[in-house]
Amino acid sequence: MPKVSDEYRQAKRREIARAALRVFERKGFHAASMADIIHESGASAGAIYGSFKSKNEIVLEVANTLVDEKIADAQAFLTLDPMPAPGEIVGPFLRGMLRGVGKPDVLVQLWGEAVTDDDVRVITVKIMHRITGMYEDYLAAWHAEQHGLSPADAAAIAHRQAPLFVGASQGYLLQLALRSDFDDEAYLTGLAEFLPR
Amino acid sequence: MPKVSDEYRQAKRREIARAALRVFERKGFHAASMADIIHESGASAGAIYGSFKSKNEIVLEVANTLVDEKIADAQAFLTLDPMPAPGEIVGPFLRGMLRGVGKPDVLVQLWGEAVTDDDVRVITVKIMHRITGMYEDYLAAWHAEQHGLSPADAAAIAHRQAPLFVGASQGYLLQLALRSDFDDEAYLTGLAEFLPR
DNA sequence: GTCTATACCAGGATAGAC
DNA sequence: GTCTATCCTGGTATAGAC
Repeated sequence: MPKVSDEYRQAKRREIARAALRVFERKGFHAASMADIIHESGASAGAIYGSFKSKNEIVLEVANTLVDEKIADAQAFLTLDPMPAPGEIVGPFLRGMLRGVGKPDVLVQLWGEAVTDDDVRVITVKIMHRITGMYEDYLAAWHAEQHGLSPADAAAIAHRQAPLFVGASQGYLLQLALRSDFDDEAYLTGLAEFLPR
Repeated sequence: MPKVSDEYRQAKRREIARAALRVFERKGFHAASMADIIHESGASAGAIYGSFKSKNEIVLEVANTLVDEKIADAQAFLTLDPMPAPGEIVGPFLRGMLRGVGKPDVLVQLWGEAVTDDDVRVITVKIMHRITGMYEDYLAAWHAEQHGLSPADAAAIAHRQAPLFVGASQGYLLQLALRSDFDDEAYLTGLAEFLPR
C-alpha cells in the first residue's frame, strides 16, 4: 500500500518526466545530467529518486508517454467519414502526429537509443507497431470500400502496405529533424502524388 | 611535417576506426568505453591517442567512412544502361547500400546522435545530401528520357521526388534495424508497386 | 516524501619511460 | 609512436536530517 495517494505519485512522475523531456530535447539523453533535470524540474535529487529508481527509468517514462498523449489527434484523420484516400491522408496524419510529439528530435534520438538499449527498443517498437496498426486498419477499410475486396484480401494488402506508410513517415520525421533545408510541405505533397486518391 | 609517413598514419587511423565500429555495433557510441576500443583494436591507450585527439574524434571518423566505402556499389544501379524505372531501382539500390554499410544499426545510432551533436549532424546531413543527389540525378535523367521533358522541368520534378526516395529508404533501414519481425522483402516489393515502372 | 551534502566510481585523457 | 600506470573530472545515486 503506497504511502501517498497514487494520483499524487503519478502526477509527480509526469511533472518530472515533462521537465526531463525538455532537457532531452536540448541536450540529448546522455549529455543531460541529473543536475540538469533537477534544475529544470525545480525538484531536488531526493524528490526525483523518490519517484524514479534511476535516470534510465526517466528515459523509459519519457519514451512511453512521448507518443501516447496526442496520438489520438493523428488517428482522427484515419477514421473520418467519408473515408479519405491514402493520398489525402498522409499529410494531415503526419501534421497531426507532429503536433502531438512536438519536435521530432527526441523521437529520432529514441530510435538511436533503441539500437543498443533493449528496454528502449521494446518501447520504440511498440510505438511503431501501434502506428503501423493504425495505418493497417485504415488501409484495410479503404481497400475494402474502394475495390469491394473481401475483408481477408483487403487485410492482406493493408498488411503489406502499412510498413511503407510508416517508413515514409519516419523518413519525413528524420529529415525534418536533421536537414535544416528540408522542405517538409514539398515532401508531403510529393508523397501524396504517388498514392491513390 | 609528420614524424612518420602519412600512409602509416592513415592506415593506423583506419585500423582503429574499424575496431571502434565493431564495438559501436555491439554497445553503441556511449556505452562503448575507450577500454573496449583498446581491447578490440589490440592497440594501447597511448597509441590510440596518438592517432585521435579524443573519443569523439573516433566517432566522427567512423561516421565519415561508414557510407563512403562501398556507396559506389549502390550507385552502380543508378547508372545502368538501359535506364531502369524507379520501381525497379529502389530495391537493388537499397540492397547494394546495405551490403556497403553492413548492419544499419550504426547508421540509425548516428541519426540519433546527430540531433544533439553538431559535428555528427554535419556529417550525417552530408551523407543524406549525397544520397539525395544520387537519386536526384537518376530521376532527372529518367524523367527526361521517359517523358521527353526539358532538362529544367525534369530537374524540378527530380528535386521534389528525391527526398521521398530517401525517406522511404530511411524508413526501410530503420525498421530493419529495430523490428525483429520486419519483412524487408515485402517492403521493397510493396514500394516498387507504388512507383512507375 | 523531500531536502542538502557527499560518497563513490566509471571512464576519458595524460605523464613519463621506452 | 607506443607502452603502462594513474590522475581527475563529471555525474549517478545515497545518507541522514527534517
